[in-house]
Amino acid sequence: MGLMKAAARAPDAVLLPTDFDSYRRHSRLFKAAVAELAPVIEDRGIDEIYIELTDVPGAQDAVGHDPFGGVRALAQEIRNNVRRATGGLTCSIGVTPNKRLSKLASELDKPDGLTLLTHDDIPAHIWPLAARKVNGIGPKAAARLAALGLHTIGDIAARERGWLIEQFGAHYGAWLHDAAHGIDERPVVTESEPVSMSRETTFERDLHAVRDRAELGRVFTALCEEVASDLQRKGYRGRTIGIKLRFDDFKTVTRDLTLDEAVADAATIRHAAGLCLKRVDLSKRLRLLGVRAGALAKV
DNA sequence: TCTGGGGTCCTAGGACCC
DNA sequence: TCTGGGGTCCTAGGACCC
Repeated sequence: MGLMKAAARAPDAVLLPTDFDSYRRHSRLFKAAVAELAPVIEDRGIDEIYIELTDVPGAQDAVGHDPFGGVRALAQEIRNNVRRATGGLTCSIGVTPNKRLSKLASELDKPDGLTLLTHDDIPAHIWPLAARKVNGIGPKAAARLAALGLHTIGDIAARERGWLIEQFGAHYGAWLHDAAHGIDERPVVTESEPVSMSRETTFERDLHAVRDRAELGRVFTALCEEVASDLQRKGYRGRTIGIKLRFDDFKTVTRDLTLDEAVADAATIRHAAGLCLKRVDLSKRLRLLGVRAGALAKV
């Protein structure tokens, strides 16, 4: 249940503020604890990773009658290490032949679980799941699938590849087919270059471009400074500077501008972002303002 | 999920070039 | 000036993810 809905239903509940520094600190502890045992890790955000276990010593060993005893013990060890390093945080692990199946498997036994799946387990354990569970099938795709009578992953798997391509296009159709059959050749990617860096803020009350001009201007400049300092701290410059606005009706627009050369200083970013802002109709009140640097180049 | 912040990737049209 | 094919870049929006 979403927080706001919960708060509405439980008026006496105490809502604690978010503590993002603490989350980040625990995120680092969690990843470091995993890395001690299995160093090949793909970062998927603050609380999620893919781990390549193939070459970890012992992962391929059978234990007694259990052909997967070795990897099972290893996953258990990882969970123990995370709990110890983070002062008690649990985690769920899915051990499977690929990333998509692992993601699905990790959710089968949610808090504090361990699920092992082979390709042969797909019909019994994956196909009954709602299509929406697949990473890459969001609310829109799920609704389109449902309109075609496809509700579970198995429903998708039962359709022919060609039919899915007819309905969803060459790219997404083929992807749906592969995903439903547990086919996923993506490697675990341990390093990647950032594509963009951005800062955005939602106002406590919707602001008007004219009436709240001074406040908007201050926030706008501050966001540009934050983007600039993020770029500088991480050693990047951006050649495309953009803005994002969300109006009181939740309609969101973006504008961007590609410069002749990549930049990282707040004044230049502010100037480019200002030019972007001039291209937007500002008659509606604003609830969000963001600044973004893209087309990044390493300094 | 009535909605915070930070991302990635895809699509599509238009400009511009050969 | 028009026709035609093909490529890249820029811009805007949208879907999706944690």
